[in-house]
Amino acid sequence: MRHDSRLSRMLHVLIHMDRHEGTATSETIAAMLNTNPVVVRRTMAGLREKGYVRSEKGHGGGWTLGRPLSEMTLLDIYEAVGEPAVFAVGPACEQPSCLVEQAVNAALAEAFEEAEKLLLSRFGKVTLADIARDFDARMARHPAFATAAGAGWHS
Amino acid sequence: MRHDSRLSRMLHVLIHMDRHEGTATSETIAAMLNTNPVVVRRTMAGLREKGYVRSEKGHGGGWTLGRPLSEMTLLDIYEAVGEPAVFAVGPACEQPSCLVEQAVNAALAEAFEEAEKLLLSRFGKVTLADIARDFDARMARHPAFATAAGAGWHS
DNA sequence: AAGTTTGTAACTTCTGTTGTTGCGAATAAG
DNA sequence: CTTATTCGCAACAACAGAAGTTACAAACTT
Repeated sequence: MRHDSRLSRMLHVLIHMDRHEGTATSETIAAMLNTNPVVVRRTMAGLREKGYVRSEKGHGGGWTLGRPLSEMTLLDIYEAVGEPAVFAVGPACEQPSCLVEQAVNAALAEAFEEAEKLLLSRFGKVTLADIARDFDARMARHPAFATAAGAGWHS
Repeated sequence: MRHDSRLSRMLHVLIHMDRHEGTATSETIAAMLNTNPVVVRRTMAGLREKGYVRSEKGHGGGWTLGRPLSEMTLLDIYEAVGEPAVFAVGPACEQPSCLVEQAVNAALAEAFEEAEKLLLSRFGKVTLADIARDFDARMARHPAFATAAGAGWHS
């Protein structure tokens, strides 16, 4: 099953925005993500509602960060993109009348809830600043990319 | 994103088969799952390869359990249906050249791997006999269903 | 030989993300 | 105030993967 890449994409964008001076247009961001400006606006609308980014229309407009990366966790962004379903596997029926199926669903639900709890709890502990620091470490190990990467927008 | 219900369905079928005397045809099973005999054969083919069920062609043929429920775990069945992707959320690109994206992917991968490890480890500890026991407990609490449920095939 | 049942390929349907087009609204520049 | 830029949003098309369907061959029972 093809997976949802919105969380991943938004993390990517936010860190770039932090390293980039001024505003970034949907077009610029779309080029970086290899996608379409409309998809960028659609996805970032959720982040704007929560105040993680701001948008300005017209000349010189575009997107800016609404708060520092140290004040955004993976969980925040996961929630801002609409809390998409975490699991690609699930029950055949939500409210089965069959008692066997009820027992199966209960066993699966228990396992999935535990895993989801762990995942989201971990998401809550990782800030975007942590990821940006890891990016810095990676750049230090790859000096060839340093100039281009440090300059701002790139894919 | 719509999820994969093969694991859930196979657990459902296997427990019914355990409580059912003799063989069950794909048609009977399909009726119970509200689906199609071909879908049943397709999905159960994986279980047959691992020996969890056997199939016989012709008159009086159909499906039978290949071993007791106490010797099948959720993990076994998960693997037998093809180890479908657990998560519906994931990276936009598997091998990104962008170092920011690499750092994002690494952070997400770490969290997802941990959650998947927990999930599968739990799957490995739950046998189908455990679920069947839970079914028995549910039936004891719902005496109205006891006759129909105990008789064998039902939805 | 006839009837039942699985095995499998090929195709369609369904659902949700992603991609695209088009146009309106807001803002800045000249 | 006119024009260029940029977001906002609705509507629709493309795509991917699971599920459903059709058709027919193969194997087995009686």
